[in-house]
Amino acid sequence: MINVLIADDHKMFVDGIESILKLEDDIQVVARCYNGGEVEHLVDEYNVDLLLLDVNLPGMNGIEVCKRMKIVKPDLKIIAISMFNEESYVSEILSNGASGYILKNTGREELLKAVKIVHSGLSYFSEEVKATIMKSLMNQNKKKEASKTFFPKVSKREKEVLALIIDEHTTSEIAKKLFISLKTVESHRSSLLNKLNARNTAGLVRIAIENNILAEQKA
Amino acid sequence: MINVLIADDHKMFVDGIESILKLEDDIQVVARCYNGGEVEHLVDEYNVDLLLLDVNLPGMNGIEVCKRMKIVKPDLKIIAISMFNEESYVSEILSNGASGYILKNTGREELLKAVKIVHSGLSYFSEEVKATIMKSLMNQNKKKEASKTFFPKVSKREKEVLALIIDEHTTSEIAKKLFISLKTVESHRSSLLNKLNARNTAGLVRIAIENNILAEQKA
DNA sequence: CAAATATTGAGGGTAAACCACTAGATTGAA
DNA sequence: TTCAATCTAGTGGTTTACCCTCAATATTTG
Repeated sequence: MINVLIADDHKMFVDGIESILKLEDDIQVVARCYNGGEVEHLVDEYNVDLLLLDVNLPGMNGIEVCKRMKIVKPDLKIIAISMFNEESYVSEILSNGASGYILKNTGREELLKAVKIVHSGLSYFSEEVKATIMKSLMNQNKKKEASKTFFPKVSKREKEVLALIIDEHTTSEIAKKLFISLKTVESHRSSLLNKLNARNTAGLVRIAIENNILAEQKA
Repeated sequence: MINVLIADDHKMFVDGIESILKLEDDIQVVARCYNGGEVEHLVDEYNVDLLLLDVNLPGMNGIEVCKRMKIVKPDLKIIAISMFNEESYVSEILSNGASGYILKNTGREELLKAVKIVHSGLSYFSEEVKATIMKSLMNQNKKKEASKTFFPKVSKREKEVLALIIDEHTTSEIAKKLFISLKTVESHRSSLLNKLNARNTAGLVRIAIENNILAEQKA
């Protein structure tokens, strides 16, 4: 017997899920709730095996709930349910312990399949969700490149200096390593601050890392 | 008619693919090559529509080839083929322009399906590949947490200071913002350097970003 | 070839960061 | 209720970073 808890703020939707699940002999909806805060004590009280969790819950949202439940009850299986097929939602909740992600337009058959598969210890994702993730993978580089072009290109030598700065070397250490004068390194630092629009070393390092400056094509 | 180029260093495998594709009326294998370097001129010469590309090629590897081809001929469709169902390979080549990823144990039917779907402008991934990506998504947080624990916990106040440092504020600016003395901020900076094992501000920022220190649970 | 950019270097100075040491008040966990 | 950690703050000093201005040589690009 699979003990299921449904957590979703849309009561009609909860009723719908329940009506589907109650027809199954091996599935039992032991409780339902309409906000994130109640989940924890209900899971305890009713010995819940599987949680059907809305991602966008009022109060404590689905991601927080998921994180929390995986700490207090790691063997609890969680399927995320959402209206939105958004890459950010999917990756957030999956990296926080959910074993499945299905959309709210999912049919009866698929819902039952998801519940049974996840309960068995495997994971389940609807085809649309998988497609969204693959698409976002393909777009990753485009996004990076778009954000890159805001900066003027950093020259080869400047990149060398930048790499050593990020590697915690001081100006004089860098000068010795590159066999150039201290003043030259200072010049490069100064150009870097200008080009990357940074106020100081902290900003230089942050901007360089965030924009992957060192990995850019050879200037 | 779909003009296909096969690039793979295993000749027997190339022959296998070709024997499958040649039976189709609307597919024509116009050329084949066994290393990355030849791809570019063959694509030009034979007016290739679709490239079946091994990820692990000698000379110029598949990812480099993919990147290059998307620059010189953006409308060329590319399907990556690999022996390995590895998350890193998949995400690397997909973010560099491939529209599909199939494994070398793929059957005849699936290969044809992939070629036709990708040629039509959509993308195609075998189920195993999609499963691998979803699994790696689910493990993302675990990896992060494992690498986190190497550092002693950074206190709440220290995190506030750290955030302002990363945001390019000087010690005196931070003191004013937090309504504390300059010397107190210096103390916090000093503890941060110790705790994160950094030599200077540059290291502090790098380590904080790389290890996602600011996003950790409330200390 | 000419113009722009990159690389190199300098003088002279101020601001910021870092170091060692100390120490009282507060607070949270054993 | 100790005890360790945190937050606070100081003295005093050294080192490093950053700013401005200037300039010769080299390399790349239109």
